[in-house]
Amino acid sequence: MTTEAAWEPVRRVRMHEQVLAQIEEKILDGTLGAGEKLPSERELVSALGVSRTSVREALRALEAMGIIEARTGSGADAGSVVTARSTPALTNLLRLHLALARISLADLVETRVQLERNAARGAAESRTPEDVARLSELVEGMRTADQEYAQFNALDTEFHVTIARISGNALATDLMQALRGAVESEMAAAFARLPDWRAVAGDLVTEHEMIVRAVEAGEGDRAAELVAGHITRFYQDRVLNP
Amino acid sequence: MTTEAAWEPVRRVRMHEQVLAQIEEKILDGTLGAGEKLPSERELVSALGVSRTSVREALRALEAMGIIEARTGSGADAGSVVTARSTPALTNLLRLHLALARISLADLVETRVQLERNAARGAAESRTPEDVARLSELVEGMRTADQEYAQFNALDTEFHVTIARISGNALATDLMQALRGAVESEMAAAFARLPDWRAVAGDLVTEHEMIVRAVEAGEGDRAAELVAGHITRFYQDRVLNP
DNA sequence: CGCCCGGTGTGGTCATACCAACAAAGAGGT
DNA sequence: ACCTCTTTGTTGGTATGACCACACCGGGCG
Repeated sequence: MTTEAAWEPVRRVRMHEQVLAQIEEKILDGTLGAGEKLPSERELVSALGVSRTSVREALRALEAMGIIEARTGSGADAGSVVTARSTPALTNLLRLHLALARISLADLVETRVQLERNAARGAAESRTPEDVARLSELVEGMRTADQEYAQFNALDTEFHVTIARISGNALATDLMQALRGAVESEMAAAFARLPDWRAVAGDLVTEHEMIVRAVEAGEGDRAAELVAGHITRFYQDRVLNP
Repeated sequence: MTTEAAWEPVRRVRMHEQVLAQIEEKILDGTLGAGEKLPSERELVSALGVSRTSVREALRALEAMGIIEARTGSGADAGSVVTARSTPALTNLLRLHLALARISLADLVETRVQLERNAARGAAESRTPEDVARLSELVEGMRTADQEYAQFNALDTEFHVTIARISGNALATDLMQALRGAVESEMAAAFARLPDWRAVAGDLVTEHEMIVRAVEAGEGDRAAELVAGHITRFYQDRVLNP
């Protein structure tokens, strides 16, 4: 008996996959960093010996993942540029994944609670006076944001994302933001069903204030519980059993 | 002063983006579900009034997100098929995102711990005897997997993913799996640096056994702490300060 | 009956041409 | 000398047509 594994089925490797793999490798090993520009499509064509079709399909895949951005024209910032803004792409992917994998809203909310609970705890530990001021400012903005729901929601999102950022975990911040964005439309629909969303918003503002105070006081466990309750309660009362 | 917002800059909407948007919408509203086949590229061309180039670039974007799979040939299962297997794509996206956003391994491990802690707690609550048997089976496999690291790692991954699955949260399961996959190469490198990885693997197996026992006993908090320590310790001792 | 072998439809690739956007170089007038 | 307009070249975006590799499917031949 040898240590060899069983036969591995050969898969047809398409041209654009190889192009994609080469670019991804240059990103992973640091050759290509955020903000840098990759060669023009026509240059890649001659450098890789494939058609522009294949090059473009690879670039399209990268763009769908939020890895690059394409800008037309000539000059310094034209061409395909590597970007670090993959959060929107992550959001979009999650949104589709939720629909296809038939993941329940309950699972998503539970996951969000897990992440936000830890973010609140971390924020309470490492917050600075400036952080607290920023949070208070956002809450104040929410209190006076009586124009429309979109405005309120934008501030609400920034509040929670800011807490995650304060906690210092960049990945958790991005995931939180993506999960939030993936159910943004559902949340908007839930708000639209409310007879008076302003009253509910008032309650949320009060809860936000309590969270800010707990973070300010450095009471991590309390902040975590407040955030968890804040999210769970809204979901239970307004979305699941409206 | 009106309630109108400021002018919104118009962006050039490319053809393939519109194609992509239409397909995504059909997925989001349930018209297109997992396993279903979309029209052939040439049909889409005549249905949408665009060139095959644009159709293909949209499909390529969907494929990069793991939403569809393309199979050549004719017959029933040929063509572009909607799939629910977006976890590999999520893994790949996260891997690139980590490199570009310069997210530290510490942040990733911390996030993993958060998710796994909750998964262990949930698993201890809702485990069945079959679940426990499955976990024990995996641990036993790890004990006898002395051939090579890849084999051990595959079982290790399945162990943790199984715990998440037992907890019942499909999204957390997928995220855990993706995060794990995103750092698989780093972990393999860490193992390769060990003078005797089999000894370390033995410790890991012992820890796994303790986790299984806690899950079996329904001791959620204890299972959570064990998993957290299990992951953090390995990372601290073997990766950060090897 | 069973095997082979084109027909047909699918995605994959290529080459070419042209369009749209944009910047920098150049031509022209003041 | 300065400003303005035009030209030119480079970039990504789209369209078209052709051809290839693949896989099923059915007819025809042994």
